[in-house]
Amino acid sequence: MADNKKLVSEITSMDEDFTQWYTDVVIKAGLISYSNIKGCMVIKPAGYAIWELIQKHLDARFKETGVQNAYLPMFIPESLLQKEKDHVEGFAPEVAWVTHGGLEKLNERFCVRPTSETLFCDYYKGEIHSYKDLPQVLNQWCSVVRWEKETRPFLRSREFLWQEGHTAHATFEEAEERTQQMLNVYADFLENDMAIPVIKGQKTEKEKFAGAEATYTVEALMHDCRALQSATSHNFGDGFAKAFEIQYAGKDNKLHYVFQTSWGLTTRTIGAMIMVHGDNSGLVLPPKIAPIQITVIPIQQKKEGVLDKANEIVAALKKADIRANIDDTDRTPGYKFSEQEMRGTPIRVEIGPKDIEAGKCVLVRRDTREKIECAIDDVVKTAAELLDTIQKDMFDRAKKHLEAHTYTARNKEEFEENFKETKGFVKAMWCGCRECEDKIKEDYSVTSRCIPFEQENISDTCVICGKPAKKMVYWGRAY
RNA sequence: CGGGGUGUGGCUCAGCUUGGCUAGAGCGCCUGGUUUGGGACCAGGAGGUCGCAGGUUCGAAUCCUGUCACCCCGACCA
Repeated sequence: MADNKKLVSEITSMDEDFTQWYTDVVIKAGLISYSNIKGCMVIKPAGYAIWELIQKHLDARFKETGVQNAYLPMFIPESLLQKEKDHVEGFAPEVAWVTHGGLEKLNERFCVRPTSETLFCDYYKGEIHSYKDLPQVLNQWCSVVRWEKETRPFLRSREFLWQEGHTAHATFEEAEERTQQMLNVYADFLENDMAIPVIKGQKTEKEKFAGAEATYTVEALMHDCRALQSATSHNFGDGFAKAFEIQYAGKDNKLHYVFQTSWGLTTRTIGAMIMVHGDNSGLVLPPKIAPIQITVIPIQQKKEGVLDKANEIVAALKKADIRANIDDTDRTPGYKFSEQEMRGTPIRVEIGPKDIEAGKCVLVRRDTREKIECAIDDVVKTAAELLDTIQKDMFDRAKKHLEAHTYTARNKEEFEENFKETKGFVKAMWCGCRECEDKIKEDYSVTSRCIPFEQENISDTCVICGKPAKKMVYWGRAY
């Protein structure tokens, strides 16, 4: 951050209290409002517009890989949830139950979906009969409910928005391919659109999804050096198919179980974006995800011609498919600057009588606060290029931060030292046993984030027990 | 679910210890005017059954009992 000076007193400095900073930004940027139900928030227009752009970009990528959207019910009968043992054990403690319909008590209670594996399984069971019915590649955009005890806007709410993809395939290999394919879609989206660099890898047995055979994840590092799981993709093997009896007749005229996957990304990503890019003046939005990319702020707007010129610039920007608006409210310019910065709008254009006389205007980058003078005639071209530059610079800065806070531990001493002295990801060798993983959590309150696909051989032995190492693991403190 | 804390105009809070006149402040909001290149200023105005329910008392925002909600720190989670 070129200039981390705090310009707005209503936002707590992130160095002082990162948690409070986050809450202040979420509120002051107008993304949400608290509701009367703990853990359920009103996503305001500024916040929802971000989600709509996330949906737009992600959905386009999904469709390119053959995904179709569908919608399944929000209620799951208890008997259906019970069918897969690991799955129900994983989710039962945090589901909300519907026990009454109107004044009548229901014979069987329904839970509000915490995730829809069971519903998709039930649907696929009726839909899949032959190898010709495969693969099934569906996705739904919806909200789910998990009755969390401790809640925070976007990061952990009781109801949250997400997409959940659910697929069924003829072979394990095909399912595995889809699982990895979707993980790559997420990584591509997060890095190129959200400007959030991620580590791709596999979850350990301890951390994997309830009912999954393998869970893949993309892990990001926040500004306060805590990790955030940003999307996951699961390969279920034929476990769910066996529990739900989803079988098809193959070309060999025999019955086979299907192989399934699921994959999801939630509104939590908005929280990640805030904590990766934000600064002490508020939100900093990557241009591709910014609902408003440019705000034009007229100076001395009551002077003849100022508003006209400002509106002309907005119209020209819009014509070039740039999401632009004007702030012609009756506020002082200083107020508008702060407002635009809190909301994270990537560029603002300042235009006043002096500029108009000289045929110029001033472009100010949100991410660096750099001011660029520009001829009014060139504003569209300059702004369009600048948006690309900002998008790229934001990713590069986040990447540098990730690299600067990724450490290597060759033995127990270095591992301890890293979690005492520094914060971030620590790469270390692991024997693969649950005991060492549990001990690390107990002693250092960090968890395994993932077993990265890009393995390195740091040493030959596990940093905890000293036995031969199987894998290199990223460790960190997670949200 | 364990530990700590808070409920008073839209927001942040003061008042409560030691009960007493008409419950205050700052910000925000509305009106009018002057302003406008980093959160402007002046004048006027609206807005509160003090979380809820009981109790004590001549009298309760204040004391007592109960209850609900929210926040923070842990354990759990996208």
